[in-house]
Amino acid sequence: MKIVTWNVNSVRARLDILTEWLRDHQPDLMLLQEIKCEAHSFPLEAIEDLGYNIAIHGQKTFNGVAILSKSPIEDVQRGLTFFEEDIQARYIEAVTNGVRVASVYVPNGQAVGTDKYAYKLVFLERLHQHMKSLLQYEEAVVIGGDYNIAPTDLDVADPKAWTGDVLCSIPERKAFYALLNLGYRDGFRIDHPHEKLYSWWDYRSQAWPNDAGLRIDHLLLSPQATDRLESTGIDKAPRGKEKASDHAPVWCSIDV
DNA sequence: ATGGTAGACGATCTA
Repeated sequence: MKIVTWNVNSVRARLDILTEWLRDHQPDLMLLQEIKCEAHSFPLEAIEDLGYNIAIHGQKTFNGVAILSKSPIEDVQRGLTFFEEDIQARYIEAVTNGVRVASVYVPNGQAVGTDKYAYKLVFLERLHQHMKSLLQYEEAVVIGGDYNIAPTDLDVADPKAWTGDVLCSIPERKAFYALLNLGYRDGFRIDHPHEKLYSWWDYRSQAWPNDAGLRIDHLLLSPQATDRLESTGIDKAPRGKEKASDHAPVWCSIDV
């Protein structure tokens, strides 16, 4: 089964690009971030017509996550269990096609030292607690999303320009490694150990034409999911289109 | 030193 994570930066603004990609690639599962709308304004019909069931955790204007699946979606949970006071829509989890999956939109963090950066680190702690609790079931679990962290300098086109900055700072990287230390794997790096391939290019400063990107979107796999991993990749093509999201879809294939 | 662009929304905020 093919599982994809994609920060679409507004599902309504990106509907044509999204539906075209779904039609061309036929993923079993699509994990969306930054849908930037509430459930009642989500373009359900255009996506249901392609054969998808949809679960949404929406929010007006900002954030918002969703799960699209060709199989029925069960046991939907919105928000992190250990972060019930969080009013931002950044996490949705469900079981579908025999796999527990989640779509997560980790806070951007704005800049090191700001309130938003502190909130990002708190969110990552609560995510860690929750991801730890999921491992007790010894299931195949895939947590896909925009983690807003480039794990190492290999994941940054120009590491010197980004040293210590938000998305690359040591505390953020430590928080990411702590998720891996629970037993999850960064799917992409398993079969692309040395590749400089990115998932996000800033709209500004000619980042896309210069390939000045960062790899900040990830699929984290539980041991049971890792054991079934067949292949992974990042499809840069949609980033080059007119009216593109600033993120590219990141995918993996799992033998179920 | 703090621009550059995009989306939602209707002045800025977030990224």
